[in-house]
Amino acid sequence: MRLSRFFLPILRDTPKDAEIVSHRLMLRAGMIRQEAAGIYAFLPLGMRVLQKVCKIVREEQDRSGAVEMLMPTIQSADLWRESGRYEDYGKEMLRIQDRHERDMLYGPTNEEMITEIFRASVKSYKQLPLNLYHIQWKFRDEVRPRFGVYRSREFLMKDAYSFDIDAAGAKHSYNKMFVAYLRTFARLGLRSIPMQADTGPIGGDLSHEFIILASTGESEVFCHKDYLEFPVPEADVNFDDVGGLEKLIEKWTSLYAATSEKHDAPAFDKIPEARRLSARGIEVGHIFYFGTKYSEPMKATVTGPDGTMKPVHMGSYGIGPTRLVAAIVEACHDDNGIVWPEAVAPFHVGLLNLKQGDSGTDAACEQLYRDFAAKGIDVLYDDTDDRAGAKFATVDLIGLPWQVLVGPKGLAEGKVEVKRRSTGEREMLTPADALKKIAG
RNA sequence: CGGAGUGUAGCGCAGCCUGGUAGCGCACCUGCUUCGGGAGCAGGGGGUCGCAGGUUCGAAUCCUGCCACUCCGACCA
Repeated sequence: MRLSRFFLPILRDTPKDAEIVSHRLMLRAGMIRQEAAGIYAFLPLGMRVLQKVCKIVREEQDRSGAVEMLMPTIQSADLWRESGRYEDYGKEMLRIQDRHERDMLYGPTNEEMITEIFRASVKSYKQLPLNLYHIQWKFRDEVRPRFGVYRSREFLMKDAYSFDIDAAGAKHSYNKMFVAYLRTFARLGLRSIPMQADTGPIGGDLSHEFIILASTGESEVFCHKDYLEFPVPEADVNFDDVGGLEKLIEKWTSLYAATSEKHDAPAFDKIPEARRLSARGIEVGHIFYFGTKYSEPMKATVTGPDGTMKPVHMGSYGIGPTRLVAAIVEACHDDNGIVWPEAVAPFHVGLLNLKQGDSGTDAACEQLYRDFAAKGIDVLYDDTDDRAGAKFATVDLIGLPWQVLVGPKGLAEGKVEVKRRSTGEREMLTPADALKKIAG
């Protein structure tokens, strides 16, 4: 992509409403624009990151055996009257009426709808287990949206819903998602730590929040340092191995880990002091087993092996991709801007023509641009008339993992400069070597 | 929903108290000079001053109402 033909509205000044670093940087980098309180447009740079996040989320959901679908944003109020939540949900639910004055709502979540879809078609235990997921926009009319897309009213959400014949099956479904989440966040370049979470009125201990560590995170977290070194399950993990998965989850839940709300100071103090980690974190995922809370009132039953009808055991599993983009920025930035993990970077490399209009640099850039494209590398080619300094500042701000700086100075010796955004490391290489280093 | 604020050019702000031709910096356009870490000079474009009433010869400025947005708290992926 040539920057001259892209849409990258960089802001030099920080908008005053942006309080936290991810909000500031996302606005400055031209990733998002606020359209109303808690409602944001994703501009091209932001959309690229969002799509990469979704792609990884999707791949790991698929790997675990979940099946993608898409439910609508607008739902009928009748569905929510069945579960009793239409009255309970409160003002966070955006209620609307269509032209026939039928009560509708913009979905804040989808348990009711997925249960309706399930019960319409699934009648036998033989069709279980089943895990259906979708990635869709949701709306929760928060009293006070803030922090940009980190806590917005409209947000993208991956929701998976599992269906099993009994609690034991549901536990295995839960474990699958647990592993999928560990892998998802690791692939996004983040270290996530599963922490015991509140299960609300349902009770039980089957709920975990996945927290990533970031110095600017909003909640205080306490855990055993060993979590930072636990190996993340490999891509070839066998999701059908019930016992194997159970052991994995046991290990990942064996040590102390809690957010401040659930913090148990005496338990934390039992950890050897050198292994205690007290830090700040951001919640990026939440998994939950809720049994028959919806299947009973909504009559989502299947026939079991013994011929009797049983309500299915369900769980739901959320990841907020839009929040995740902000969380990644919180975790990955420095004074000059964003430092994208390679897996989600909007472009892999920024190619800077330091003297646009100079025949030598123009030709070298055009050649490199073609060479990167031929290797399938996403490159943003800054072919604008801006001065070198402005280009440096911009490419640092938008955080592309690699920078290739092409100027007359280097070219005089047949070299271009390759800079790694994350470390600041630079080296002078021939264009061919630069290509090899970055594209492999 | 309680408390506190702010609305003036794309962004950041001054002007308002004490009414009198709407300003500054950045960004944008033109030209010249520059050109490896957000250039300099000169010229230029862009505003129903959040909206609606009211007071006044005259309102960005004073009064009333409304709307939007932000911050603190409670709530939350």
